[in-house]
Amino acid sequence: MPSNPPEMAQFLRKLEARSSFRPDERKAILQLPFEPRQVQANRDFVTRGERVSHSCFVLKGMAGTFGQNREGHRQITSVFMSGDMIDLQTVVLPEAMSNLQALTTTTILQIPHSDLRRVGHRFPNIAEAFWRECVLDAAIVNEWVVNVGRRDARTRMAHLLCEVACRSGHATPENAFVFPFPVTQAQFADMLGLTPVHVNRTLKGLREGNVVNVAASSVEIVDWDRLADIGEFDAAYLQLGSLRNGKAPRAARCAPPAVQMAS
Amino acid sequence: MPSNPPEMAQFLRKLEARSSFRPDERKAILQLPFEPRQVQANRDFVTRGERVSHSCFVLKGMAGTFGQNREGHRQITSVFMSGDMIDLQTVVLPEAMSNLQALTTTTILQIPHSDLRRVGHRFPNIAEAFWRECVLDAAIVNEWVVNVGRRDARTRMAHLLCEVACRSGHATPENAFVFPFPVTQAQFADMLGLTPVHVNRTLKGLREGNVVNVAASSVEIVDWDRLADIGEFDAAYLQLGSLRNGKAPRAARCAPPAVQMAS
DNA sequence: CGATTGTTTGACGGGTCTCAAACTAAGTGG
DNA sequence: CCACTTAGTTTGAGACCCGTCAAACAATCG
Repeated sequence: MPSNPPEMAQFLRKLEARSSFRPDERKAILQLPFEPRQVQANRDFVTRGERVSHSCFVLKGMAGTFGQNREGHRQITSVFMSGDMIDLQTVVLPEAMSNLQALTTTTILQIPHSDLRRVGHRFPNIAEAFWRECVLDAAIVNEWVVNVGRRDARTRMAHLLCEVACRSGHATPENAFVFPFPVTQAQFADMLGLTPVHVNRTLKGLREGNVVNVAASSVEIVDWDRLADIGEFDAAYLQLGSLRNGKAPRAARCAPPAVQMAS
Repeated sequence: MPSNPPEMAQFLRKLEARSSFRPDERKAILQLPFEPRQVQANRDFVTRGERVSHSCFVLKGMAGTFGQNREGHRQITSVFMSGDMIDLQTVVLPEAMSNLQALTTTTILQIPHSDLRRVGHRFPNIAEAFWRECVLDAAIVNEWVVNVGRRDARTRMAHLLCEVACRSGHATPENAFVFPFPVTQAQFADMLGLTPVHVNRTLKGLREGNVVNVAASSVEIVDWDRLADIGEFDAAYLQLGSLRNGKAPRAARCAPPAVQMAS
């Protein structure tokens, strides 16, 4: 089991967006061991009910959790992209509560629960950061319930695109930008609780309105302000760095938070 | 701030359904201070974005979190009943991520974050139990996404009724039973992402099928097996031990759907 | 007993699904 | 380099589930 810093640095950076650590805590995180693993697109790598002994960090690619109804129709309940920890919650609840699937060819790093527990016990502040990370993921799922429950297809789609743009860290103050989003329309439909056919039509509508261009593997935002307006998007629930500490503006005109990926 | 054991015993019992404690840990939980508070039906008692300094435990009644779209249509994203801790997550993320509302007249106990943190730091095992509780709540929200995203009104409603029956601890091995569910059809609609009118019609369908009778303040399950079948309900995600009220919740009637890979 | 809130029912319209087929892009083997 | 295959996208026509609007009915309460 190789223990190379550079990969865990990405994990640390993610955590530090919402938590702060002392030097020794940082070091402990950077020294976490991991096992890289490649998963092909559309392949499940964790099954519901399975007992897992490690958590998965997305190094590259995209993955998601999903449930399905009796007819086998899927509903993706959360997506994770490069830099996200997928199932930190299995540290305290090792039974997987839903299936995990790679949406595209994905490289994940498996970090043993035993090691996560160890640093958590040694540094309560780190355990708290882990807990916080789970809470933040839950906030996103909460928003998804509102999205599929109370917004029509167009609004719903715009909202999700805004979320992904912000989370991927590619949203910029400029009005137009491009970011990778390598999912098929069928997968997109499963995130939105729609059929692929209707996703296609709705995408067409947004494209013809010169709002956004969703291609096979990337999204071109043509008019961010309109997209955020259509999607009724308020990034507060993402708790991204820039608007932390109090005064989250209520009707925050959905400006994309300038996420500074110190790269 | 009174510090009387009997109320916290309910909290402890809830935690012990999924975590186990040493005697001194139990004692620390039982001695948590709290401030009782009564909230009228349909009253918000926490607003999104607000910074809170305590977590809310439901002693009696029913409460929920909700979001809303631009037109003001609500989507309830989770419900909490007697014995549930509503927002334990604010311990690590004090900014409320969604509004909290009492669905009926509700008595809550406010437990200061400072005290929750204190016992969490002193007993890492308790902190872990808190974390686990948040994870379990998140699992329920996950299931709600599937529910509103991929199930039709009838199925969706049956599923939610099953969930509430199990969580409230009133589900029994018998086929028929009654449990309190004091919500209006409009509130029920907001949980399901439907309109009140359609909720009414769907309830009628279930009633005429001799499956379940939903009255103003309670639900009479006529045929649990059919209800669970209609709702495609599998209680696994609730992670209820067999410890709840001394009675095992009804075993899942539907086998988890077969997972099929995209072929 | 009137006022208010919640439930029930009907008629109608629309957003989304289903089914089906054509089209495009990408990969595979000859 | 070309048939062939396969996965994904696009478009159309029709059906249906659910939403909207409206009004009557029932229950609760001061």
